[in-house]
Amino acid sequence: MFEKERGDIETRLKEYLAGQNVPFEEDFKWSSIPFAGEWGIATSFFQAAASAARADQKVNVPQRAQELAEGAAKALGMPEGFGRVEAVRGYLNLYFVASRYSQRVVDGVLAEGADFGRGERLNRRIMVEFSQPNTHKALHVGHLRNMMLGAALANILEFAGWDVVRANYIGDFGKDVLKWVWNYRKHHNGEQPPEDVTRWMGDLYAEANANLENDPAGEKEIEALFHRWEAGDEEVVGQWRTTRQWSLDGFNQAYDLMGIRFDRFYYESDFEKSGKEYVEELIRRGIARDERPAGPVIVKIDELLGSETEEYRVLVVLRSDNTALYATWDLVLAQRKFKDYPDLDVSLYVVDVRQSQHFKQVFKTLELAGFEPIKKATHLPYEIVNLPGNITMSSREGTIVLLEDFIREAVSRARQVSEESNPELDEKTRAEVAWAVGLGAIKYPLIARDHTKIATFDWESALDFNGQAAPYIQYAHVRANSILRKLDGDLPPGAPPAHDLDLKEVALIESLAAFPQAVQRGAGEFRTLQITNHAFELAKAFNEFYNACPVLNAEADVRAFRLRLVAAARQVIANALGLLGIQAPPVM
RNA sequence: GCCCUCGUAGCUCAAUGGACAGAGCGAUGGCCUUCUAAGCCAAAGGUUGCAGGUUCGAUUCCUGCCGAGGGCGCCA
Repeated sequence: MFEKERGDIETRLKEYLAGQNVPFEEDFKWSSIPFAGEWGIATSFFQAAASAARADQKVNVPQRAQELAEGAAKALGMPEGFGRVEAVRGYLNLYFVASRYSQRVVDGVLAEGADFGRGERLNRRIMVEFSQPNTHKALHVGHLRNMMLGAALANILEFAGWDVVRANYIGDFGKDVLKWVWNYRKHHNGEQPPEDVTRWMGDLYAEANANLENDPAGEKEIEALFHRWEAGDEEVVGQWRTTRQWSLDGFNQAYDLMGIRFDRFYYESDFEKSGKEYVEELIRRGIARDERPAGPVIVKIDELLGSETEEYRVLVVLRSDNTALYATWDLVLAQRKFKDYPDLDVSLYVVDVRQSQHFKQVFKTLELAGFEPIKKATHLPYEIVNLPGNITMSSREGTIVLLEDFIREAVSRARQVSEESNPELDEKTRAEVAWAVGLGAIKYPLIARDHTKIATFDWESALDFNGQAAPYIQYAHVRANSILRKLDGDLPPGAPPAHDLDLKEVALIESLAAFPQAVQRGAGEFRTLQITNHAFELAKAFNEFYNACPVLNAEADVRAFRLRLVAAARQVIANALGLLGIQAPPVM
């Protein structure tokens, strides 16, 4: 929030360095001042000292850095709005007059409201592809990590200033799907799904795998279904379409529940035909090698690159029996995205880490084929969710925690805690609270760790709502709201604080002011972690303030300032939770 | 055999190359007659896997080793 102040000081620091004959071209890096418990900005002179050292050999860098910091402090004097300037161990620390800037932060937050933290529009477009559920299977906790990562990332990017396209790529075709249809025709023909559709779809998928193992004719029959589907056989296509829709309805229900929406849906089945045509083109152009019928159609990427290494290896783009596979579709989908959105600057794939090589291969193949825009494609690999004992969640093995079971348990747990801690609530409100808290609790931990870290799911910690968890943040929001509810009438007008600010007030204000940077950093690094961490730190700062600083009972001036501070804190907590797709309930 | 991640407190995780490596959980001791205790406070807990290198400065970058996981011609 203090770009202008920083900019002015930076200009003067550069003038000072130039006057000292110290070559320094880079920008200064600013951070907050550690240990001080006070509010300010800091920068170091090590880089400048190092470049001075390179110019004339004999300089001791730390010593020179301290000299430069001291000199800079002297040259700077006392800039407007700062109360103290010090040079410590090569650092220049500039302490704000907190009373002066605290009003600016609070007023700024309240004026911008839900837009506080929003970046300027970049006029750059990014597509975030995420979720990618497979029809005829059940959604489980592993899918939830992807959904949350993609959804939160899309929110953060949009808030940071990007034009965002939220894309979903539905796996509605392929061998697994036809396997399901095969089993359905054999053992459940004509059956309608029960109320619990997605669970039933998942159960039948596991059943299909089991039945296939005991059925020697199965593979051939499924292959026959493949060809009937391709030929447009009405019976097979009809059954496929009906059963597929059951899954899609279930997915949409889940998306509604989780508060996730998409701008664009792609379906694997749509790329069956164009994918095969593209493979033929690759064969004609000598990029793909056709080994049918003895082998598949392959792209020997390293060979085409003239490379001796095995970095890219071999991509199979069509099976020997002429059926398409994931790579077939992905080659055309990647191009289709740029056809649909010609102004796309980034095409981001949120897909788990096990497919890293696959995307490397697909992107490189398209590059070899001369499709230039593919250079804007990026795979964002995230680690999967395992069960304790490092057991991978697998629909086939049945080692999964169903999304709906997880949601039900979390909401029920949230209701139970709510009943214990706030018995006054009416039934309708209690139900809303239980949903808001239960859903928040399951979402937060999946995006609060770096996406390169494997997440382990266990019921006990998943249902622990204390400490660094969504309910803690929601609770801070509730407490802020609770104070403001007791205020009859409007907030008092903005005014500089007349009292000496409590350390907890300063820390809270500093955290509010830092939110926009957290948004920019999260967007720049494609990391939801920046926002989950900041939301937690903000809530922590508020809880500590709440504990140390009375608001409603404070004397008039103090009360007026703190009421506005509480309102600002409530706003920023809500903004942060909003980016994460987590509700900020008014009561708990 | 090749490629990619990860390794930080007992556990789960943070830390734009920068000052004294921080949180949560668990364990210990306190705080509800003040705005909701899903909270707060206090003390405890570390050779950042190991060894080198680059740098004024390395948890962060590079190399090697050790350990864990993942991927590698017809799964997605």
